[in-house]
Amino acid sequence: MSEQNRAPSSPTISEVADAAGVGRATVARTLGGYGSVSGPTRERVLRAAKQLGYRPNAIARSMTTGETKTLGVVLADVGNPFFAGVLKAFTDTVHRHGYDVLVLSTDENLAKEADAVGVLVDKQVDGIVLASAAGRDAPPAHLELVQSRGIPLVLVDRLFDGTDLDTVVINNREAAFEAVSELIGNGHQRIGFVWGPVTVEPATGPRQMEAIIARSLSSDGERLRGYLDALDKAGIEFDTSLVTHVLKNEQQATRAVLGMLALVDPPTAIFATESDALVGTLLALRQRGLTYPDDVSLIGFDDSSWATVMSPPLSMVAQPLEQLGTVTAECLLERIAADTAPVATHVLEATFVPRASVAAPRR
Amino acid sequence: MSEQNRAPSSPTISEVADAAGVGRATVARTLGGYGSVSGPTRERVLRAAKQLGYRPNAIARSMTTGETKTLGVVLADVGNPFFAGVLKAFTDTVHRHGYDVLVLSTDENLAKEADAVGVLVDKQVDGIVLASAAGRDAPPAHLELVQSRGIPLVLVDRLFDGTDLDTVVINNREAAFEAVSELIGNGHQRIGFVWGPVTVEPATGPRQMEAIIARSLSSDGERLRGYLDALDKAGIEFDTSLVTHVLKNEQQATRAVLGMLALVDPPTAIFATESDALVGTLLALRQRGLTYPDDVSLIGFDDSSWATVMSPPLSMVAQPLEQLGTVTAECLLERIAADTAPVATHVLEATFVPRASVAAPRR
DNA sequence: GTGAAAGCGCTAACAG
DNA sequence: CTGTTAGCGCTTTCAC
Repeated sequence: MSEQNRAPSSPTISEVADAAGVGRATVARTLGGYGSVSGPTRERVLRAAKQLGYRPNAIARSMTTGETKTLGVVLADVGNPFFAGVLKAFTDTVHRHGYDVLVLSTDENLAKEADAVGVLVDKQVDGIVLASAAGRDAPPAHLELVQSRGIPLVLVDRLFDGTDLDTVVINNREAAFEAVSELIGNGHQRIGFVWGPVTVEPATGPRQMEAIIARSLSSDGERLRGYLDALDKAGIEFDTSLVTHVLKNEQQATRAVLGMLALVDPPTAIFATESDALVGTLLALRQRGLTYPDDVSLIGFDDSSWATVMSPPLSMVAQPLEQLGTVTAECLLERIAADTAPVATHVLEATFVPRASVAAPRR
Repeated sequence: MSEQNRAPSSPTISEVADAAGVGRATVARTLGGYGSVSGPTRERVLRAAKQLGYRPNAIARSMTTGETKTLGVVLADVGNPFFAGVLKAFTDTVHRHGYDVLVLSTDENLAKEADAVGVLVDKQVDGIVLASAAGRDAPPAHLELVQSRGIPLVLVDRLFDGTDLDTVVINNREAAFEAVSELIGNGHQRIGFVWGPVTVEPATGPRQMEAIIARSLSSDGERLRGYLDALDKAGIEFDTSLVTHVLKNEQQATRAVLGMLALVDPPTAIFATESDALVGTLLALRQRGLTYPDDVSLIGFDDSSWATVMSPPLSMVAQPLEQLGTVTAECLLERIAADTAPVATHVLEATFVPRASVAAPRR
């Protein structure tokens, strides 16, 4: 009541020192819990600090220590369940080690990504996690900025060819292979692949496909490779018209699938490599009055609880979101603690979750 | 090649000044784009800066300016699609104004929330957004910490009674009223409410219910009020056994719904107030071999694309996630720019999306 | 065991 | 128009 118009600024270490009748250094020692301070002095300092509601200014501390206890995460979109899930596990893990995280979204835009990395460098973060929007054969220039500043960096979800960076990914190729093989094992020969790497000039054969893959996100490319592997192993001929290369949103997926379904020899099964692709595919089926698995068998990527309540439940490839987050965190923390470990690529395992969206083709 | 062992440290403003043969201040002026600098000098500074790859140290800048250009967001769980969606819109908006965001999760734990807020205060963020885990009648102590430091604060999704804080919420009560009325309008009298406020002693009547609501999250309480309103308006008697008060996860929702379904007079319709509650409900129906809307009508909360591809598609209450994020951002930015606007509570509108999960009750 | 003092990199006020 | 100077709040030698 008598404190009206209290200055909205925090007490500094000097004020605490004055209040306790000691020097700044003594306060720092007491509160920092290092060096040695006599019992009574200690008491007085503690009391004065509590009294004033003292809280150390982390910015000032960073200024002298050179560490911010802040990590940066750069990803496509926090709103995407995949990234949101990875981020959750990541933040939880690093938080236990005293770090907080600055999250920046790029919307898969390389310029925004460069900006984001720049901001993190400027803000002196102690480490950076990046899910880059750049093609696997084109590690972007901002990586060098980070390295030249000696900031620990871990790549997640998407790797680069020919660079020497800590990376955490999943076995996309094998996972896709398994899923598509499941379809083939059920007798399917015409299998649609929804969401290959985005490109304006679709390949006419597996050979050109490799060129496209080299330029694309590693996650996209690897899933496509797995698809190609499975086809190849079964001796099924590759057909470009069964692979979409459109912009990644539901509407585009729906359009693309509608296109496939209109082919003279339409797919009897579809492998959707991401959540939105799957939704777009389901929408296309509905639009055509088709059901799964009767008319078309379905396997999706990125399992989530709704796949479970669909009727019939959807067979899915499940990515270990939580593990991706924790392994990335551990990898980065280790690199921060001691830059000694050899650079490594951690490949986590996706798991195929069979449910009821796959059956033998109609005819 | 000759740069092996390059020092992993950033050039400072002094180094640029030396390289350009001018004083530090001139460099600051040139790069900061304030004050005035002569053409040629400007040139030299710019060249030197680019040459050395100079980047201003944001920590040092914050030290003198007192602003960090960083905002803090404290919410239950980044992995939750609701919060992830709000966060995305929020970060996008503030980013356009030069701010980055530190994201902390509380898992609905008040102690973690206090920690999180403390960290943000210590890190000198320029503003804070909080979706508090505290009951609406019990604004937590850390709010005062924030205010005593003069840090702009905006509450989101959950409000407090009797405090004077900027707040952004949706019209939960009206939205729930509308949804439940829809059910009643279709002839339902026994309507289950999945996920009321968590409590160990369920109310035996509407009166005690009010006491429970006063202690709970405002979002939970308001939705329950809307349900009660609708029942009341239709003259339907309240039945405690149709309202769950369990921990918020799928399994608990399933168990609770299974319990309701086993009543002598089971519900013919269910209103699920959150995404996981809905999934849990669907799982319970399946377990009992029941279908919707034939056996039980369904309305969920938090619309998302999968509700669209369910068969039949689910009727849902859609929250304006994006708007929640942007309005929260604008509100906070305004408060930061000028602390003049009167404190306000922004109530955004949820919209009922009718699809095909509601029908008349069986008998 | 304790205080004084230097310095982190930057901005801003003040001379020149 | 430009250089010098004084801090921001903290940690960290270094004497006492």
